[in-house]
Amino acid sequence: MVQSSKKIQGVPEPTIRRMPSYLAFAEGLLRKGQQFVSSTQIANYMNIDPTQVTKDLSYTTIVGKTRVGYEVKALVDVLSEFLGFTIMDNAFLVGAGSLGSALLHDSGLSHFGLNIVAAFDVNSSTIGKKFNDIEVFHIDQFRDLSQEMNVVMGIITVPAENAQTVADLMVAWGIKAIWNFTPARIKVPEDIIVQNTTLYSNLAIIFNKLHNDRKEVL
Amino acid sequence: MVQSSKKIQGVPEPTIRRMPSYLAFAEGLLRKGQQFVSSTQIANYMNIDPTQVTKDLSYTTIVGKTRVGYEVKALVDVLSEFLGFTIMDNAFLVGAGSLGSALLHDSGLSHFGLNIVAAFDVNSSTIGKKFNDIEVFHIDQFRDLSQEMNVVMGIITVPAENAQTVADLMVAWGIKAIWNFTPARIKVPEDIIVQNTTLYSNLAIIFNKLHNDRKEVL
DNA sequence: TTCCATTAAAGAAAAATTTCTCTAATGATT
DNA sequence: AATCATTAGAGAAATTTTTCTTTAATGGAA
Repeated sequence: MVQSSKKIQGVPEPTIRRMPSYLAFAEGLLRKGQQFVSSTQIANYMNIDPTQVTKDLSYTTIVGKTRVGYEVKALVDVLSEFLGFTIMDNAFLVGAGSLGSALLHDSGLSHFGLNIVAAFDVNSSTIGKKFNDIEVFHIDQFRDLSQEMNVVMGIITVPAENAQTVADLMVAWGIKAIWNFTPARIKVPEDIIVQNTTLYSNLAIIFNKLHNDRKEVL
Repeated sequence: MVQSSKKIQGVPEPTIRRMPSYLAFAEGLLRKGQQFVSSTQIANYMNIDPTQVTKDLSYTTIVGKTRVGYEVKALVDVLSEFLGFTIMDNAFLVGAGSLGSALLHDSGLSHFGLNIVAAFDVNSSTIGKKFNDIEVFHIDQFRDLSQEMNVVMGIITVPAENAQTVADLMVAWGIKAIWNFTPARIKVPEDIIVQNTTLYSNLAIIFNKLHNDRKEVL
């Protein structure tokens, strides 16, 4: 079988997943005024192996000093830059329902390099409303607005059964990356980046552990 | 180094992550009236290897029929059950800010076995409000309400720097599992289940691919 | 009925990721 | 100044996860 999204020997995804936590930790230390942080200290905080930390950080440009560690300020800068949180990308969100409007409210996203410029829906009761200064338009206006604004990312927060339709629409109007919050798996051309984020998967993982513990206590 | 959360030879996490998508697919087929589905068909939908599907499903009780596949209805039932979506668990949410209130609005969660019974915050402007019929209390009332209600899960949606404080509080009042939406890593006793869900990690993965593509076009 | 194509399932092989081991460097202590 | 303890970093080993291979079963076509 042909692999659909071949990794071009990039940074391992688990590494990228850990980095925002390194960043959060470093930001905390910066606030506290700590100047240096060792890989051991970061590892303790993360509950992982110290060598994992140095390996992860070796993908960035930062270098640590023996017996001292990494400079906290530099770590914050390097990680923010590396994770793409310093570049602003414009995004459209489709599906201004419960989860969608939630994301619109989350001004945190704008601190991490994501600028949602408009939202779309088919539900007439939400169209015309504004969440956090982001207006909700009818999906039919998607085409016109795509051309006006420089939008690279599409966020899908519609019901799972409509995910593919929305994805097709996004691809048709030139979107480069899709952040899919539905459990549905969408089909798109090879060059489109897709990130599936299913909150319910995380829930399933918790339940699995929780309900297992109930059965076999050991 | 001692592994903090030793897996007791359970189901691989990547498997559990894929299952909600299998479920969504099966539910779609059920709506369309399809009776059987082959591992090949599921694999096509998921863009993964068919043997991955059979291996994943082998962790459940379902067995497929040669040359026919899995019964769709049974698949839906078995997966819902397996993922813990049929058992209702009560949860508290702490931090009714942008992301927190978003989750409160997401009635989807209740369809997946999670019942958020109350929310807490320190911000007086949100206290007393109701989102989706869930009331926001002052964090000081956490103790009293924990005892009244049978709450097994705590959801943390406060700013990263307050995550540990909230986690300590949850542990103190008998919560079994914590769903942590902050990039901060919290320290809890061994027997407490922690699931970290950092939206910004997913964002970082997209940016990584997106910005890399901009540089090295190949 | 007989054969064929398709399928689930089990086990082996490969790939990816994490952990372990070792080395060199250097700030702190004596 | 000399020694020691701690650290980053590189590479090897182990583990985990995915993919490949093989086998057995069986519904449908000839």
